[in-house]
Amino acid sequence: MAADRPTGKTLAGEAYERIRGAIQDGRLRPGDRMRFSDLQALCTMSVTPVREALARLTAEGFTVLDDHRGFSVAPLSLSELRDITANRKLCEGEALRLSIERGDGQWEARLVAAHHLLARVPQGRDDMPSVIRDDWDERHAAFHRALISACGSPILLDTCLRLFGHAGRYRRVSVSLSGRRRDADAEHRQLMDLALARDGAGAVAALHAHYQGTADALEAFFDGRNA
Amino acid sequence: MAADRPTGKTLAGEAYERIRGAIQDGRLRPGDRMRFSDLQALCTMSVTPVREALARLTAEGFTVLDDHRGFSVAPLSLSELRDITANRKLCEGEALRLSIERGDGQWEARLVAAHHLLARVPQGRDDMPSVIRDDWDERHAAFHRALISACGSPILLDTCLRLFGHAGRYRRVSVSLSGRRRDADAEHRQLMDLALARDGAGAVAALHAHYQGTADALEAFFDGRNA
DNA sequence: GTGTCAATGATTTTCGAAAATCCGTGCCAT
DNA sequence: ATGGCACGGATTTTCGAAAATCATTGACAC
Repeated sequence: MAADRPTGKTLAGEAYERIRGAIQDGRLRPGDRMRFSDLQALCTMSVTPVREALARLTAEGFTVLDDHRGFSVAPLSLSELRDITANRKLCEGEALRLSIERGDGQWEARLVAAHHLLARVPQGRDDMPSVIRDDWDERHAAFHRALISACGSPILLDTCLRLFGHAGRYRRVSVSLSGRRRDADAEHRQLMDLALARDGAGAVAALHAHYQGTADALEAFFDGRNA
Repeated sequence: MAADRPTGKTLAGEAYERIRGAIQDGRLRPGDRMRFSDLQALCTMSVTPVREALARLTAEGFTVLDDHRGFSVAPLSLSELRDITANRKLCEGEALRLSIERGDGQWEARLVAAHHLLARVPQGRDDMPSVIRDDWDERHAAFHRALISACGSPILLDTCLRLFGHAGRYRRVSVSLSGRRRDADAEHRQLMDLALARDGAGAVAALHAHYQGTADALEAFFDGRNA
């Protein structure tokens, strides 16, 4: 499918995507130390591009670097989960407000299309094949991206996407805890409806509730795990 | 002053700081292409650590990467200036509000100390030696950092610092336009007073005005330049 | 005169090995 | 017994050169 060397793209870029993928889907777990020998085996390339990929990932907060002790996957913590949630409320909330204020017909079309695709995939459960679950993750991200895509601020958009990616690491940890997100579908539909109705305040409130709900579920999961 | 090799630190880290410094103080100008040969001369090291530094800078938006065409300094534009300003209002405003809500006596002390140091340096002008101007820049950054340092959100703090760094590139371009920022000192004092008085709403409003004022001045400068 | 294509030069990108650094282990002195 | 210290192994970090890629120039056909 992908040619051996999709010309115009660099090896370091591929290493970045591959390692980030491994982190986000849990193949590399939080706190794990990342040896270059393993990473070279995973990426099938020399150390230089891998190092460049890790530098980028570190700048984005997915990995941490101890000088002369190498890289490791950024650890997860309750305090960071709370921090991410608070920042998502702030940034994605504002981005959604702006999108509703500024979005045109094209934006509405993108939103409806993304929701349609999301609704057609069964809700994520632990017993579903990972291929389908990955598909749901991708469409889920696309839906949230569509929601805020008309905000008109590239910087804000970038911040939101970064936060979404970080939140995804927590989401994935608790994916084995099924049933807890029973109403995600309904919440997504409600978000779309409020956005299309141009109800900015209502949509932002719903988004806050959506994020707080997922955060609470995750927090309960973590508490149960530590006890 | 700095030892030849401050052990415990990596060469790539030094390259990062050096190149970032060159970008922020204008030695490398927006849009400039960055050849590795030049950068190696500037940093006195091989290509590998320089490349890692550029990868980090690219992830933070200070440089851009065209695949197989190398790195260049991220260009400046009015639209990005407006975008940065809007995001600073949102993020630093919230961070300031939180700091005022949560800050303790230690925070107040840091704030007063930072303002004292800032006020003791003469206002930036085009005829001042660059050493002093650099000093003012550093203390200016320290003051704004102190303002929001008690917000309790590492992620928000990181976002704010990144935005501040980007805004600094625009600030520096217009530093030759002296006299325009005549009331920066007064505004800083007002910010501190409002923060110490725990007037959250007032302080956030003052911060917004502060940023909008600098943005307007810069925009006028850019307009005059293009005409 | 214009457009296409191949060779050339400059530059980035990647490799594989050398140098530097850190952690753990075992020995020795107190 | 305990604390300090040097040594060995594993790993990161850096180097210098080779391979790959892109822009430019010039020639040639139409």
